[in-house]
Amino acid sequence: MIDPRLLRDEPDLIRAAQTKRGLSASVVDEALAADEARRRSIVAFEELRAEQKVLGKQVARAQGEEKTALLERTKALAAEVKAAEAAQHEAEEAYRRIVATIPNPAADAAPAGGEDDFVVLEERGTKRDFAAEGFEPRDHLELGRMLGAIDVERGAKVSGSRFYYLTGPGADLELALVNMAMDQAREAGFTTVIPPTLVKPRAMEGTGFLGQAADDVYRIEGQDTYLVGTSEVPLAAYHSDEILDAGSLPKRYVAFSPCFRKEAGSHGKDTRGIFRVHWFDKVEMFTFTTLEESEAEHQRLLAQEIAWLDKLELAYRVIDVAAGDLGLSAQRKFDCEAWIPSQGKYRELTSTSNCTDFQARRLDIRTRGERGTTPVATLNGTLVAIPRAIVAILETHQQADGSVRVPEALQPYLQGRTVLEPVTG
RNA sequence: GGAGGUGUCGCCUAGUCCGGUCUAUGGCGCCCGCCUGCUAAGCGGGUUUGGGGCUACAACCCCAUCGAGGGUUCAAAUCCCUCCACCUCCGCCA
Repeated sequence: MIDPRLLRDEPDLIRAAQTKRGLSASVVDEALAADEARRRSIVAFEELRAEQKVLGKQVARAQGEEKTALLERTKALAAEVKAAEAAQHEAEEAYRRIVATIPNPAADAAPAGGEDDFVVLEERGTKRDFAAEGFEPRDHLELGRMLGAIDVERGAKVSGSRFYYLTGPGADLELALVNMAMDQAREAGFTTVIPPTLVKPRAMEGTGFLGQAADDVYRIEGQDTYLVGTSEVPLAAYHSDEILDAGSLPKRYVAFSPCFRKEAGSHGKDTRGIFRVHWFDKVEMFTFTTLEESEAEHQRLLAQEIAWLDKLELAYRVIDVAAGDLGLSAQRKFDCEAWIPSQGKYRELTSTSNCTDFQARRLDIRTRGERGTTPVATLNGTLVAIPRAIVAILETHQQADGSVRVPEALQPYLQGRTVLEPVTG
């Protein structure tokens, strides 16, 4: 939810923001009209209601003739009040619906344009030169089979396409990555969390996942309950309807949870292996802080991701995502994309968004400031999305015989193993 | 799943039977001030949140808010219905 005051006072800012995202600005005028209608309906209702209250008190004191006369007036008034109240609710709902579709204005620093207009901020690590090393790299699926780590056939048999089993070294790898990520975040002062992954509409809506993104969300049949696509949802909603002590900010959490995505609209995309799947586990960072601190906090989350990817010894780049490619809630987003040898491309491994007060406004999460309460800022960032991390690790650290070198930092979490060896020829 | 109970402005609490000066009581905490060698105690005042009007986004006025949503009524914290959460007991279960 954008700031209603900003919409009313500076509609041109919102118009410009819409344009920067490549969206129509006409919604701003619709919203302004709806806001005016809403305020008119409030005044109409409140005037009638105030009169009703005054008369009501007179009724309580009046006797005989006088009372009968008053009752005649108040009875008619009661119907008007009821109608005015209904009209007010309707106008407020109409306003809310329109404003809810307006995304968070992108940060000034965010590049304008769409998906391809990102700016590369940094490249880290070195790509393997398999030609120089004298062998053709295998893709993660083949490596996963050789190691006995990934089983997509049985995943499909039991659950359908885009499902998988992690077995032996694959399962060990997930647990190692999760433990290592949680350790890193814990040491950085994050509070560890295991959140629920079935949530009510409020949590989904509040984080902005029931808008255009609704198609990607699993809904439980016959229930008003959703499976989350990221623990950002239960983490953001954790403090909903709360006023957080200014002294308690920033609040930093790190959660481990499964994530569920329908991947509607991505048919035929990334169908091989476990790069794009309906379910995966993820370790996610989440911060509640002040609006003023949010930009610095965004850099901190990014720094955590960079430190993490460095430990995995991956080759990757950091991009500043363009306005048109931001989610509904994000004001700015940095993605870390790892080099995937089999694809010859950089692909997203982690992502961190500054949602400023957009989600907090929807979820009613505030803090007390000089001038009353103000919405806090929320930020999220991936530490590790398991399948993509496994893809990158297997492909990046593979050796000619199909074995995979374990990055040094990960070894203590893998029972000291330095290499994962193929189990079959 | 069954039976019963509870839900009041940070926390605790009065009020609900029997609708109307409830403009929601009191305590704790917190904030401001007074008093005071210091501290404690004491005294006085303030302290839900959201929205609207008017405006300097102040002050002031108004409306809503007693778990949520409906209903009855001139009038609802109070009566009725539905839902939600929590507690106790029973049943079932990883």
